[in-house]
Amino acid sequence: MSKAHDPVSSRKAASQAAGETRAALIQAALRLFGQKGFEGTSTREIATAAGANIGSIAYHFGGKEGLHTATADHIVETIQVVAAQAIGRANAPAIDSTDEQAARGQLFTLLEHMMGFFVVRPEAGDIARFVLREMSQPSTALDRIYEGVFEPLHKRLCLAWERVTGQPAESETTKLLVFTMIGQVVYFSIAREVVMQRMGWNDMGDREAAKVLGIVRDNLDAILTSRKDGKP
Amino acid sequence: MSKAHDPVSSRKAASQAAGETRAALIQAALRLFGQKGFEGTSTREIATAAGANIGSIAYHFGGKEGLHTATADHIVETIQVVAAQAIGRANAPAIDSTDEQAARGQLFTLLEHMMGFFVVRPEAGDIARFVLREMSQPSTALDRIYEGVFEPLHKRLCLAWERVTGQPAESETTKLLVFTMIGQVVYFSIAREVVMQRMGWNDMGDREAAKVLGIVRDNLDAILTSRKDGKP
DNA sequence: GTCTATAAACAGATAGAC
DNA sequence: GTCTATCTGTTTATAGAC
Repeated sequence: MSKAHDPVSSRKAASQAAGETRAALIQAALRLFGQKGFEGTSTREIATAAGANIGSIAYHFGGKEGLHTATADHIVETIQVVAAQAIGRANAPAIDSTDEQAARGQLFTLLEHMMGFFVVRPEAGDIARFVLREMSQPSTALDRIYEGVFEPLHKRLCLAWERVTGQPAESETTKLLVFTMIGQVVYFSIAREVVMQRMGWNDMGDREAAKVLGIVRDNLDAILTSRKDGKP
Repeated sequence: MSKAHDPVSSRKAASQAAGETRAALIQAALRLFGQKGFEGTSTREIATAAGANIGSIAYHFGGKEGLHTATADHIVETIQVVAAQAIGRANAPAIDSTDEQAARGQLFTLLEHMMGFFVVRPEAGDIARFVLREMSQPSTALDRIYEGVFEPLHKRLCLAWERVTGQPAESETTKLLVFTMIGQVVYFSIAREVVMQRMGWNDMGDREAAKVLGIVRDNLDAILTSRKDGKP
């Protein structure tokens, strides 16, 4: 048995399938880079956490830096998939009701999905921490995430905002308002531990997330209403 | 006077005054820890940036970890001074007008000072980045900052909130609402680079800060109004 | 593809001269 | 108080066995 040069059939039972080690390394890197930072994490640590060896990082990514950018690309892909679903659902009811009412529902749905993503998905916390660290120290990894995730998502939200308030999507005011909405949501992801301590919460599960979402949703409603009536 | 063991009078001209090296080290550590993280920064780097040598870190702080906690303490002291001034000014007009109107002005003033601190003070960006990094990786440094700055400031804001809306300061809703206000402000400090890129700004000076403050202030106004009238 | 051994660079801590 | 030299451990990267 066992052709020596067939990588799949000749693999011994203990070996992982093609790409599995690669994926495990990215997963471990995402978590550790997020928790301890790029320089704060050693390749040995990542390899151990991924159940692989140190050499595999050089083999799959060329080195530590290659693993870093590969992790950034993985984040972009992950969020693009989630965002596409969220936008798809947010757009769904827009076919029936055409105007401001539907657009407001769209904003609420997008907000809800953002909030849900940061709480429910186990990867989300790691992603938020990773991106956050990149922000303090501009890198090529951040550029990829900005172009792949940040800018398109922000533009999408600005567009929905325009449909509610009538204010042009690319106006300074609209762009800043959308940032304040994003800021509210991501803050609970960033300052998770501090918030939990102050609130007396033991963890941040569905119940807590729902409570936060309710508050942010009410805020959005109040801001939209004031922008609609007070300053058309 | 002038005993050989008087550390002040016997100091030669080229030497720095007492505590000057110490202060320079803390200042450099604050910036570098914020930018590159604790593990990402070497003691040699800090010493060079401070115009000192590596040995001085061991002498003044016992080691790298000692410098870390000393930096956290410096942050607590800095913010406590600034916060005391801000609260002092916010309280000033409260003597004349007794009720909700004055309390609302107090909240606005506190918000304005927070925003101003994050933009005007050169240290503020470094402080925000430092604290942010600590948040992702709970440490004793974060505990000091939480107890010395975070909790007292949050409680103070909740109290002001109660005076405007009537909702109890320590209720779940009030505490979360205050977090959403803080989140809006700090987000512009955290995501500074990303915001500037999206806004097409070259830097974040007084003009830009005023624009952001105006938006956040309007948001606060809209939220307070909705909480006052809609849900008493 | 996976894993080990090793090399070259760099980390923080320390002892002691000045 | 300041600065240099040095010790010890750890880092990433690499070459090569399997």
